[in-house]
Amino acid sequence: MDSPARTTNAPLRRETLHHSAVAELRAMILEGELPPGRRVPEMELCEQLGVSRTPLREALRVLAAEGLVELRPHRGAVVTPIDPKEIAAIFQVMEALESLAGRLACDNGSAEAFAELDRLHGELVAQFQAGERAAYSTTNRRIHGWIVAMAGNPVLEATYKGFAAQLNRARSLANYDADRWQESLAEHEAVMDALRRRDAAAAAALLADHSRRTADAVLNTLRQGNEAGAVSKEGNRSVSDHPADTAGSQ
Amino acid sequence: MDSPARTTNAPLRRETLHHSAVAELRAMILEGELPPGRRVPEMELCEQLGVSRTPLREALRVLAAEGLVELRPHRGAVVTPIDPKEIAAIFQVMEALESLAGRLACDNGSAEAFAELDRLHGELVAQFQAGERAAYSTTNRRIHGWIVAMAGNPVLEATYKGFAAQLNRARSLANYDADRWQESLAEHEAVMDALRRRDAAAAAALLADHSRRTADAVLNTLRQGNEAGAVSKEGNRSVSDHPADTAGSQ
DNA sequence: CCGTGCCAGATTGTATACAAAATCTCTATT
DNA sequence: AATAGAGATTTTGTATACAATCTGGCACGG
Repeated sequence: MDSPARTTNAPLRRETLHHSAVAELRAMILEGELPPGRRVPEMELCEQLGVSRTPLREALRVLAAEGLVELRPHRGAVVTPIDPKEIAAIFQVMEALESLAGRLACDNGSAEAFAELDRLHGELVAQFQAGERAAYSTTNRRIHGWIVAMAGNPVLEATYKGFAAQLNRARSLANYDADRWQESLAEHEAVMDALRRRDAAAAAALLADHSRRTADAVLNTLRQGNEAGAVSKEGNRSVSDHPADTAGSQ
Repeated sequence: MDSPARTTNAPLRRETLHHSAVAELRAMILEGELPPGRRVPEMELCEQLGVSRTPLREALRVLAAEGLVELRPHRGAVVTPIDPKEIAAIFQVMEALESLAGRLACDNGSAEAFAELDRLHGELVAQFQAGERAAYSTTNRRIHGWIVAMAGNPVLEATYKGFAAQLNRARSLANYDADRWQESLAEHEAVMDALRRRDAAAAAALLADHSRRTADAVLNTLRQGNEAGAVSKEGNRSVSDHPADTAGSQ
């Protein structure tokens, strides 16, 4: 959206260096150019991005706060590994956020916004029928993002986007199967039906349901195919059996 | 909890400077030592914290990512002003998070955790009867934090803590009245009742309800008493009439 | 043959110096 | 007298230099 082809050495006047460095690095991580678990030496990125260490380090702190990289003192930075346990935890929170978004979207969405949503859904159906997996996936993300935007809550939107980025990173190494694909479309139809009726409660419930099923599908493929460099100390987990009880640890 | 009296010049071996600077600044902002809207010149904080500009700047980026400060390019940093609109938005998200936490706590909470919760609730009741407002408020925060911890979801807990910090900052300049105090205690009783029965659905609903009422109370006092340095361009807003529809802006 | 301690290399953490941008002030002109 | 403009000052943005810490390998001793 904002960095079509920043090769390496364009001065880029309008923004500060660390700001654009954040954008660069975030894109590189989300595109998979910097895979999860990869070490990120400062000097290497400095010449790759054409900036000095100072702005680069500031960018790394920001990304660390976003959860995209981990910073070990005196030991360098690594792209945050995909931890099925953490992904499951994020999905649980996302379920609540999507549900809230669906409810608010019914109450606050403008007529034009609903029309656009309808259009996007039509696109989704067409892409499903054409078997265009990648396009479907993109449209799917746009639809969910659009519903969140319709909710009209900037905090919700920002929080959602942060988690969605993490989940997309996980999805990139876990393509779920065709059965789930069809099921997912059916759930989208149900959600759209509720939204068209402006039925906030139903939309919230259906979106939560859709989110949970998506979570199960992703986590299933995650713990099956561990072919990539994904670090997974203990990969056997469903979203249904929750992360470890930490109640006594505080 | 972790910085009882870091005066200014103790070397502090175990952590890096920017890390401790983050902790320092966060505490200063949350304690109200740095009030909302206040400009934060780098040099001033440098000598106050006894560090150089480099680690301080990195700390500011982290706090900016947390939403506690705002960074205007070439124009310095300010402590994020309390914007009733944003507080309302945060409360909406918090409602969903607290609800989720209540549900998960019922499913995942250990017996010991529930016992501790009972103990905390007893403390709360005692402090209410004794009229100890400040202590009540502290215990109240601990209870909500404890329920979130019982949920056993680290992502939920981290997200919750970030928003709770923002809301506490807003609460610090908005002490709601005695009626609401009593009402709040009654809601706590109801929540505890549901939790004791391990009734996840009821706990979730009651916590959401409690959260919404708290939001209304805080926002009411916020838009009434604008005595402090709080920046409020348009202070008339309830949590019920939602933030502006931004559907067409994407 | 294996374990422990030490040294060299590399990488990160911090400080300082310099450059650029924005704000403020003072003056000159209308 | 009011306003616009230019210069000075202050503050931020970036680069580089130096110090501290960690990693890996090698030698020495058990």
